[in-house]
Amino acid sequence: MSESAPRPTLEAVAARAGVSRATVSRVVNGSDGVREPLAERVRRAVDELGYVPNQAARSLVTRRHDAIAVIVAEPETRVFADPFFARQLRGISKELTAHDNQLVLLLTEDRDDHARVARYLAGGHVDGALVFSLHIDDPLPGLIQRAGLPTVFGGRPHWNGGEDGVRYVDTDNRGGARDAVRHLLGLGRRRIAHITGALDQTSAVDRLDGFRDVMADPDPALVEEGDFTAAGGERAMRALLARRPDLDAVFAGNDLMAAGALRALREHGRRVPDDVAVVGFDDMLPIAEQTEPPLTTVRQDIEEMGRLMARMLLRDLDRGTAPAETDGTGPSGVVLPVTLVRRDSA
Amino acid sequence: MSESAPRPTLEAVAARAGVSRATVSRVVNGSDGVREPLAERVRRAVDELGYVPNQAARSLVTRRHDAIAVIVAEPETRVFADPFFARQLRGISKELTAHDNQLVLLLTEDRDDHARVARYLAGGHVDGALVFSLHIDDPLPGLIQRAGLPTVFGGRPHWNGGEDGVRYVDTDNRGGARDAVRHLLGLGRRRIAHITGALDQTSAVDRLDGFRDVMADPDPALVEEGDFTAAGGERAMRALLARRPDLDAVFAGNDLMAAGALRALREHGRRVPDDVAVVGFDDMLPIAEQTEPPLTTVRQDIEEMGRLMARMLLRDLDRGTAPAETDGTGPSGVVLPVTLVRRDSA
DNA sequence: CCCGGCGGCGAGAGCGCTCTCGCCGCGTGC
DNA sequence: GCACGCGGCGAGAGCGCTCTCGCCGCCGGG
Repeated sequence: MSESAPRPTLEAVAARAGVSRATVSRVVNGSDGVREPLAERVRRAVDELGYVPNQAARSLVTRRHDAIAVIVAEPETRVFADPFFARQLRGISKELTAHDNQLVLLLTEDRDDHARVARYLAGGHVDGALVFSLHIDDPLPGLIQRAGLPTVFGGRPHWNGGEDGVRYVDTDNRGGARDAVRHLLGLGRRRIAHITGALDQTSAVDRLDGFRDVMADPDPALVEEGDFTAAGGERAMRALLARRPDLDAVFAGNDLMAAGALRALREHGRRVPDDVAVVGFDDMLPIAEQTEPPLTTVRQDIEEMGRLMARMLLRDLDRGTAPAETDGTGPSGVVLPVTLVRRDSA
Repeated sequence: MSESAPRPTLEAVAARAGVSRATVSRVVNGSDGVREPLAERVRRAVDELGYVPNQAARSLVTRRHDAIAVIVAEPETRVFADPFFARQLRGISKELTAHDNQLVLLLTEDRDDHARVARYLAGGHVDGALVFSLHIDDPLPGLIQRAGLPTVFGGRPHWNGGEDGVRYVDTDNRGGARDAVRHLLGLGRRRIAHITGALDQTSAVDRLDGFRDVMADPDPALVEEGDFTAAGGERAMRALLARRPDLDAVFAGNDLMAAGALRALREHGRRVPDDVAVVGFDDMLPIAEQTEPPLTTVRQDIEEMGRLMARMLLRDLDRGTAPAETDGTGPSGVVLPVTLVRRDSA
């Protein structure tokens, strides 16, 4: 049992079908130029023997692996605290398997891992990379760029301005923030506060920018930096209430912080949404539905984001041309739309 | 740039160091039998050229891939609704990278995917598999067994009784349930209800068994089947309240259902923990901390579970012997301990 | 009827590595 | 001092595949 029969080779199939290896190869790889009766004989031999091509041998000559790396830089545990990651992976996985590509997952935690990842990528095991790098000081993007691998980023990378043609897929963080704040204005709120995410991440910065777009010249006392965690949101909310007890709405940079803010508000006897309206961001389930009251928030389609990243990368690979250049056929970055989901908190 | 220099081969390193390919191979693979001055010369040549072995060529002859597949069967979206999956992956990833193995992720959703997975595994791209299969009717375990690949399951598989030597890592669901119920008894509660998980999953069955262990002969009216979701927990709680308005405690099969139960209890004006004490299972963060009140629950070390699965598989691979047999060096299955985390709900 | 062209197929080289085998040079024992 | 043994290293085969090249047979045109 453990000593299973040796896997059949191309040679074996060729022998059984009475043809040459080359012909079997042609049939297996679906190239034309094999006449029907012969092709059929080969196909029969293939299933009779249960032949499956040896990918290692194939890669050795084609220099393709039909595998892409998904690299998740995770200096903090944030990524794992929420289900984002899983959803994105799911989207990526769907798209990759639809194109017969494998997904090699690389999770990095500290600087040591970076070297390992760089080595792996340089080792030419994969045809491309999908990278989630959150923080501004992350050396990973640079390392990957140097490895010369076609790459698509999840979320707009920080140094986007510097290099051109960096491929990425992002959420419309700024537009979503504008929607959220406009919604609050529409409810008649005027003293609207904002709890930002960790400002070393572009998503947090973009959401803050969106807030500012609508609020024009917001009172600085109405902006407090959080860190994307519930505890951080709670702390920020308390600080805001201390400074501006008369605030009547708050736009939190994500749902986790909104949940924290909700607790602080409850603690201070503020009713939501009557006294203070709250809007979150992400529509992170089940959190957003489980808060008291359920959260009005900005929904992003995480799975679609993953799918799009994969699609973008595969297209670059197919084109086989300089991936680091925009060639007019597609934008360097794609920004996905968001939608406001109204629940009870605002 | 896109046309990067061709990667140096063993041959090139050998030429530069003035030795044969075989010698370079020996040095690179750390086998002894190369004297120091020579070995040093080879090492220098390796870094000067930036040589990285071609894994495809190596696999072709060694028949090892130093890669294992992680297969997540996910007929429903449950796995993605909670952060379990990510944590397990993290544990697996850590252990694998520590042993220079790659992680190939296969997400399956429907039956079509099964064929694809089976084909992939049969294709001999990986040395082993780690499988998360939740449901009782899942054909995946059978397919994998047939592929003859060394495999370790996450969670006790259903047909464990049938086949012997199936390797798995599980949480002490039954013991944890006992701890939870005993805790409630210790608080003086007597009319303790249980909301089960989906009973086609061993974890749900085991937790129910633990509940029964302690409650001896529980009133059937105090047991209601849920489905591991918050909505299901809410529904189940309502049913329980309708049947037994006098219940004074509830042990929910997981934290999500506990959160749902909390809502139903609030809706019915029951105070927690004063009127009804609630205990969950999993210690799923941030949910368990964010409920009102924060949840007393049974914590399992998810990351450790992943790590252990990987370790078990790698050991089986190293031994290189019949993976499907217990050989006395280790148990076929390992069950991880749990701990009760006291918060405010009980 | 003959020749050129073209399409279908086979032969063979070679991808980059590992590993066996055998050679050579040194040290040791008698 | 000579034979023998052993350890260090090189030569070469071969893993399973792809792909180029050239051969051969068939068809059409002159």
